[in-house]
Amino acid sequence: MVFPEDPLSSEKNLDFIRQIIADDLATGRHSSVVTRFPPEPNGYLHIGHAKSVTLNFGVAAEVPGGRCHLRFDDSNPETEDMEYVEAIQRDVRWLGYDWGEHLYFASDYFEDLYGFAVRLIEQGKAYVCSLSEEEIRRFRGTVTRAGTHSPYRERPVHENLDLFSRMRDGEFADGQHVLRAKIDMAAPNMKMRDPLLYRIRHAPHYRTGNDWCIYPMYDFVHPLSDAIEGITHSICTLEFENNRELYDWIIDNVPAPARPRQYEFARLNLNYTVMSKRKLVDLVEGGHAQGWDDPRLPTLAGLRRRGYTPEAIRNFCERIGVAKANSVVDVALLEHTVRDDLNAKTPRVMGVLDPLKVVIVNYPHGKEEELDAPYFPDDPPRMGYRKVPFARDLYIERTDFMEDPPAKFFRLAPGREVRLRWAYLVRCVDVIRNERDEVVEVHCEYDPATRGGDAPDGRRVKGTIHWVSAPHCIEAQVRLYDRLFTEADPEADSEGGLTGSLNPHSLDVVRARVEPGLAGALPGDRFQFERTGYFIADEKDHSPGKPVFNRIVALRDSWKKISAKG
RNA sequence: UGGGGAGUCGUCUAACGGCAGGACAGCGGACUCUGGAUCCGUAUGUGGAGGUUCGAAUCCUCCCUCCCCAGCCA
Repeated sequence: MVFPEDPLSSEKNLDFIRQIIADDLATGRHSSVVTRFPPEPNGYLHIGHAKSVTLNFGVAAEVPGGRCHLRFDDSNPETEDMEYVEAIQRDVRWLGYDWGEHLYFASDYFEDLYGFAVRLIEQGKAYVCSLSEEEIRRFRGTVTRAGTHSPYRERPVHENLDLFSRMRDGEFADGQHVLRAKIDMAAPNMKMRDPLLYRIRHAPHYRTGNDWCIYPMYDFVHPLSDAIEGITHSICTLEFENNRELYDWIIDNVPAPARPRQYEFARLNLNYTVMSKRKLVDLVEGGHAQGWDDPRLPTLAGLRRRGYTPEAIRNFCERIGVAKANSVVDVALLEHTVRDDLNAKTPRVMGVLDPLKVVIVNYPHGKEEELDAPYFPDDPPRMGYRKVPFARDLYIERTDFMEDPPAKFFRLAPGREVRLRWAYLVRCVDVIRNERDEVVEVHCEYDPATRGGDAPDGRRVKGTIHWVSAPHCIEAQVRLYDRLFTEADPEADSEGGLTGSLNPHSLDVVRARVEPGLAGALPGDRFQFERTGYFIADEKDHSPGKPVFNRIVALRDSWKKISAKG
């Protein structure tokens, strides 16, 4: 979307954030917009973050002169790591966004932040509290009972200054003192009950090393980082609504270089998966997922490896909208945007996931021929044709044959004629079983006059099925992914935690037979295996000599619905 | 039970006192050398009760439900 000249009058369906920005532009409160995406580098980005990324970078791109910063909110030395910084940058870039030179780290502001804290102390608005962690909790009161003042609350300014300085110098042990804002221990908003501003942590920080042993808290760091960078609209999720009062208090009580405002929107939830960092860690560490880039995970690394495209994810984020009501989006919408994108860009090929042998009994032994098949059947010139070899022995999909077919089954069955895609019309004349009475081979006769798939006599066949030549096809490992959980809300039934609703069939590895041209596929190449789904050559495990394909998403399967209804 | 937020088709989301619309999912049909794609059609919704108004999803009152806050995490 493009912002019109006059955002207020001409564009109507703006989400509430964009509406606020349009108003601020119209009233002259701001002449442009500066946003920021502020991840903490202590984990991997997931599709919920993608919503925030597209929102923040999106609105910035829509306003002339707008920009979006990538800022690492790294004020907790114990959990943060450079590995995450790199992974996050990779993911944001992959999503298609560029922060230019606007890469920032809250840890770069530590000295400024310290200065602001000193100013607060000097004004009598902050004090060093020496209560224990447990005491601080008790003194805070409850949501229905006011807290009580810390005995250190009236410590004189000079003493606070001295103590705070010595905290910085490392004279005290972890937990011995904290710096607190002096606000109101009876405030109905718990966040305003003399919130902690600094804590002592004798821990090396991944960027500042041992420069500091006191670290500022989120509520102090965030508004001031925003102000330092000149952020106009600080967009965060709903759980920070209570923090906004404190955000404003901080900005109002230090000589902040700017007056940013915080706005909150509802984070993304998806059904049949989990989004919290904590739960994701549990899945990885519990061995239920194989690393952060497991294709079943909603992490951007996982979705990337699964084969989802950044365009599809961006479209998805655009279509779910931005609002303040908690919601759970149906994962089917995500899958839809993925199919929609892939339908437009992936070449079609043939692959048989569960092979059943077919012998064309009237096709000469040893004969083979090459048939032309378009990569884009709806637009053949786009990529042209490839040659697919045909022979007497073929493989078709086991599910494309039924000995005793129900009505509406248009595929192969005894006596039935079907089209082999781009090849010939064939009719089933015999069925071979093994000693366990399982069908192991199907015999067909082909009509030589139907080469290419069209009958000169104009007769129609209802079904077209895919196939590969047995002597020419190559074997490939195919990983069929399904949702990780069987329950729409995996966190709902708490019995047995998450593992109770894990989908045992979330990964099914099969040995498929694919057309020989796929030997040339490179890691990351995407295809549609006709009638089956979209697949990607795995970035890590695929090689031309050992093809490995991940199923990105299955094709919509209306036969499945028909047969399910009986 | 203190405070802060939120309730519109199954799901997500529009409406800015004036015909409750879109998308996904569903259902039905057309077309098709992918049971894909595409096209057409269709059912389903304003949490509740009052009030204001010619007219209320929208404004007012009361009620109900859900989410967030008592980390030296962010």
